[in-house]
Amino acid sequence: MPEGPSILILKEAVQQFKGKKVIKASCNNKTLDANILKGQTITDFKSWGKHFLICFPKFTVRIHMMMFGSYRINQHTEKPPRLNLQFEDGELNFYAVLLHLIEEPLNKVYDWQADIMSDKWDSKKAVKKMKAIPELLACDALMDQQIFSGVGNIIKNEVLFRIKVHPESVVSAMPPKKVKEMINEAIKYSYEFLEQRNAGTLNKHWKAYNQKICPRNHIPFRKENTGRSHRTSFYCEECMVKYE
DNA sequence: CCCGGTGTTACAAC
DNA sequence: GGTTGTAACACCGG
Repeated sequence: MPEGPSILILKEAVQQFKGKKVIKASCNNKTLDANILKGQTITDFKSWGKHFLICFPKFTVRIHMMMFGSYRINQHTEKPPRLNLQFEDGELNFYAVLLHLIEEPLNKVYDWQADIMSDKWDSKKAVKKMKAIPELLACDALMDQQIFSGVGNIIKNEVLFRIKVHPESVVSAMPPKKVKEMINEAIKYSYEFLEQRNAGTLNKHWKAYNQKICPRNHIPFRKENTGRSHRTSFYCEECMVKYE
């Protein structure tokens, strides 16, 4: 479920509940007191990267799907939901998600210009943020939610392969044009991801993520844990340039 | 002793 | 057994 584009799909899917009043709510752990939601009207659904936001007049419920979060709309699974919201004419269930109550104004909490799928996205700001981190690696830059909010490990791998940049490249050693290309491809692929996920063809279009052979020159991909977070990168030593 | 940074571990579901 | 991801710790140096 969880990279940025999947959250947009979720946001789209729940629009029927916008403006609707929660008549009953429950949460099966202590991370959120669901009682406060009862009788509240949902003013909007928003997203910031991988964060899904249910907005109420005086607060917001933040939902993070982590790796295995799921949801059902007007349905439920056998397992008790982490969060259940009941409406006059439907219900919303979330499973294995992380919940958090935001009481501050969202504009204070979120830099909308850092959200790759927002129309407020600002490429120049991303360049600035990357320049401020010495020795920043390309794989870490893309995974940094303060810079590329919404990018996850799949998008990271696909972007780096498409622009032919080795994941452990030092961003400051990349030509400015290449850095711009990385940013542009992150946006472009994220929208492709969205289309392909909607079409049910996401993994058919993977060129690097989870792949064994480089489709450009047919030699085996390296599969290594890279960067500060040690997330898996699939890369080809022949066609992907390591800037350092 | 606290603070920020780093690194490890835990947890989620299938 | 591996992972579309963070959060919570422990630990360390200053």
